[in-house]
Amino acid sequence: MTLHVTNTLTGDLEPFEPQDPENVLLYYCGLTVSDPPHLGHARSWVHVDVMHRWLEHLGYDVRHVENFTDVNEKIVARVGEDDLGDSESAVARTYIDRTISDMRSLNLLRAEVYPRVSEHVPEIVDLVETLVEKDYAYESNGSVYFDVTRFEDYGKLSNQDLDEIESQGEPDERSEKRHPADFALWKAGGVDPDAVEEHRHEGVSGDPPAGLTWDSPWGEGRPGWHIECSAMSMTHLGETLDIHVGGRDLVFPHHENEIAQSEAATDAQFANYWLHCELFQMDDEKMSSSLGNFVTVSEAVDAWGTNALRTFLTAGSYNSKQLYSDETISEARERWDRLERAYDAAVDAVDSPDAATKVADTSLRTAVDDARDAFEAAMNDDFNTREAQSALLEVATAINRHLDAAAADEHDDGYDYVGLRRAVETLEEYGEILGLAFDGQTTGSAALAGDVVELVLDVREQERERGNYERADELRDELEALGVEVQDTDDGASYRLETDE
RNA sequence: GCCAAGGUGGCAGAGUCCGGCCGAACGCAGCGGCCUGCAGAGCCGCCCACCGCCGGUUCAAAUCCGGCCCUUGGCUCCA
Repeated sequence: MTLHVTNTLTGDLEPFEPQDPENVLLYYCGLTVSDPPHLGHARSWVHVDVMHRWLEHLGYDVRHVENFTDVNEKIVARVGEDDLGDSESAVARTYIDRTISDMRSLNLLRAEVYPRVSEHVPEIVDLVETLVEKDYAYESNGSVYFDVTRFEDYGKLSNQDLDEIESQGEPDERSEKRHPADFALWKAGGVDPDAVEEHRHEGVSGDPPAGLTWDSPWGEGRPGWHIECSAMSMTHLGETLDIHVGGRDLVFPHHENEIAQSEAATDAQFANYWLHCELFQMDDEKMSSSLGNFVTVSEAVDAWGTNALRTFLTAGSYNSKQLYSDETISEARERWDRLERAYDAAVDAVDSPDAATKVADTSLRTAVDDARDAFEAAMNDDFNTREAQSALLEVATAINRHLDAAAADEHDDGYDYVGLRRAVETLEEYGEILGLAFDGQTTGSAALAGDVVELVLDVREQERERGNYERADELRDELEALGVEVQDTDDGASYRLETDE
């Protein structure tokens, strides 16, 4: 059973074979740091993170590069706003810091490098020069454009026909271009003040700042939008990537242009596998920075906790659209809660004196083995995280069943130590692939503030013994209000803290 | 207009590449039962889908082919 992935370039599900059988070169088209990251970004990050984890699980060394676009008129448009910073690079810096801290809160594996455009201008200039030398690009009024008609395969990713493509870029560029579809590799001068003005938020006054510029063989200017990814990925990962991941909304023109400029420059395939993350759907429109209908990552983490949020973000395949709504997110939380409760119960049972190595529950053990197989198969099938989740939930069901049967005292020989251990390990091991952490302090006895809760539960237990249920229920409600979920069982009350993290 | 993806139960969402095991997974919601002082959690059982529409291929189609309708994304910044 080998990993298969859907390649946008071919439209097919293909067996995954990296160039080097031991290494995977993974590039993720990162974000433009002009707004706080939102859940849509988080969805892509988490899916890329799961890919990264799964590839490592399969034994590959993953060289994962993820860029920050820190040169952009939208960033310039934020200068002076609130306390974001007083220059393009300061604003970018603020948002990069914020982004990295959001990434941490989502339990993402670190990429090997997070390159920035501003630090790769020499590489960009080199690349543009190469394209000019090879006659794939031409200079016009100090700007340089890529000549799409020179690149035979133009449109191969997005299936575009040159004649159908409308003009790209800002209006004033258009007269400088030979073909409407030609795109800027290098833009003369500073940021276009109109473009900056267009992106400024209401209430921000003053003259638009200048933004950064760099020297080049064509004079002072700024890099075009698409060239950065080519330059950065080639700098850090070489001419041919194994996997290039990005949002579906970037297929055209961004990724198409990346292919054109990269392959024209190197005569080598730019990326062997193009994977595209689908977008969030909210009430008939996508979630995006430009539409302003987004939930920021930090709000979401605060509201739902990392585990529930990751359960939500992996509740669909990376390449299918996902509905964002209060219902869908709380359903995900239910799933996570179910997993966690089963995990906690299994851990408690394994640690209890009633667990015995001589007890063997075959149905528990086969259910766990089946779930393991199902998880592996799901992940190998184009990173099908939803199926993977359901495999984990099958483990939860198997645990609960076994616990129930054992408690039913029909055969009072106790818990299947080996089977439960296996179940616990499975949840930990595969949960980790999805970035779900069961090691929280939410379990019974040893929990944070646990002693106090235990004390209250002791008091409550005494009230119950006296038949004073009203008071007992009050205590339970009060604990509930504090985020402590109480569960009465045959062995006394247990609890879990509802706040994740 | 052009390109791309998709339309599966009350919701959500797998399955469609390799047709039969799919009268359709997992979860949520709903119903009944067990357990419980009650509640929650859990367990057992059940209800709800002829898989957008029409036609075709086949012994057999949610899965293949053709047409149509609709939705979403892209063609302007965007994960």
